[in-house]
Amino acid sequence: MAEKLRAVPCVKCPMRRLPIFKPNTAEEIAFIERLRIEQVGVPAGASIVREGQVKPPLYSLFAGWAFRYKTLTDGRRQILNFLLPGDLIGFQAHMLGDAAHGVDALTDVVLCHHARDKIWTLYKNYPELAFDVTWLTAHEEGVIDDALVSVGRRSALESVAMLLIHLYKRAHALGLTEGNELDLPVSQQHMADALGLSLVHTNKTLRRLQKLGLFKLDRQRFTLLNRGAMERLADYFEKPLDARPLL
Amino acid sequence: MAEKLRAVPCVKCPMRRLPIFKPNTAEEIAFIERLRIEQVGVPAGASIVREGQVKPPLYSLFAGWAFRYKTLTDGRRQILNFLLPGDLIGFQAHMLGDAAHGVDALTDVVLCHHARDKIWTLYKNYPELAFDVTWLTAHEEGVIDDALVSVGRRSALESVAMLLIHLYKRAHALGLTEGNELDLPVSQQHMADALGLSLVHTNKTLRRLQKLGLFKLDRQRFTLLNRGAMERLADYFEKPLDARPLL
DNA sequence: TCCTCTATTTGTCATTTGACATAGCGCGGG
DNA sequence: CCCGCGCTATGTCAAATGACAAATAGAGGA
Repeated sequence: MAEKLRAVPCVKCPMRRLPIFKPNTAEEIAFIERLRIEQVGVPAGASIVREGQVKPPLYSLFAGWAFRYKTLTDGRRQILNFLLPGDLIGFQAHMLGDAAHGVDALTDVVLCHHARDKIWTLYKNYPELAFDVTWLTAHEEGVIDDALVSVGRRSALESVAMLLIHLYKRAHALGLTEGNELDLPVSQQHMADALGLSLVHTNKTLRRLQKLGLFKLDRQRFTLLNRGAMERLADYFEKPLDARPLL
Repeated sequence: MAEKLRAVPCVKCPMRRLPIFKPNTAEEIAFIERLRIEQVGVPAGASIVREGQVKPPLYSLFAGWAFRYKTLTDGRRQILNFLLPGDLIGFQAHMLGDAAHGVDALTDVVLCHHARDKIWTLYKNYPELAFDVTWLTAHEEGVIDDALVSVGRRSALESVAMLLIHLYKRAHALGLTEGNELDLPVSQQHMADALGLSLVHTNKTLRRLQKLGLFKLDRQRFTLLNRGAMERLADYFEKPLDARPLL
């Protein structure tokens, strides 16, 4: 299910050119290059890390979309968050032992597979990078905090608006938008599972928002029509994202 | 609102004797001692960190209970999680700039106030401790993941069971239980805000669970009566907690 | 092209949860 | 000792959301 690829050298990593990512020194980049074992491709829909997998590999997402989730034994699924290029996969599990959550690919995906046993070297010899790892972990926690507020305290209408504006902003920072449009590889079932709603109610809520003229969503093509109204409805006003580290 | 205290030396920290905490070398403990500026007391109900506070102080919780929360502009509040002794406060904010969430004391609380500007020294000279900070951040993220599953996909009955068994286990690991009893300084309003439920519905759900004989809760005194049933209802079976780092 | 499969859409009805009103209870202050 | 206040408890009704059923619409394969 996973396919080895010819890897792009880290120095030439196109993501590093995006202003959203913090620059690294040449030496740091050289270390990151050594940290990486290989690049692998995973097709849309496939599993990247399974729930409960022991000592899962360490990845960072190079291209494509994925999501983290947990399921209850009777099958109910909660999507914890969506992963976009630059996000780490499996670090939480690396720290704690095994994977408390699963990760699936939403689109075809390219991963940088990192050497678990070099992480300790990273902490010992590259404190700046160690700091970056903590930063990313803390940042991820902040994203989930927001998700928890949505699921717990926002109405369905507000949650859906929140999710869409949030994904739009993240994708925009990565240069994945064209004008106010975006390819959103997220089905209504995924949105429902991320928001703790039923599929049907999610659908009806999406239609209601579109009837209000806030956005258009047709065959995974998302067009943001009234950003201000979206932000007000979601009660979500974020300062422009800070530059974030990239491993 | 915050009162300076005569500090307990870290080497004599009573928490370090608990098996739940990972031992540290003498040198590490000495550094942690230097990291700490002072111990401060905060009374029950007071604010420890305000939402949006810029560069909030760095604390670890030495004694008492607290909680993290976010509010929407119209006042709806979501409690993100509860904090018990050994938990860090304000690290996420330290990494990201300012506090995305507030922290309030549930009981009278004692905090170790750490020097923000020595964190970098920690990363540079004590990679093991840096690793520990990341571990704690990742662990916290895992706790919130679980909360998100509750709020999103569990029924009110299941969520309440989950919250109570979860707090019971954490308190137990810290030696805060007596037999199967525990002082639970959490009002029904707090539970409601943690679970995304209304106060009234939380109350009714609590009564229902008690009628089922799962536990007793009277004036903040919680007695666990049927642990197996609680775990099954909550669909929550956790391996005994791993030893965790202590700063 | 037709067929099949999956995702989306819509309607109807059931259930869960929330809102409001009100009462009881226990604790601390005068 | 009484009073006031915050937390808990309970009943009734309303609103939000879920469950089920069924139709439609695209997407990809034979």
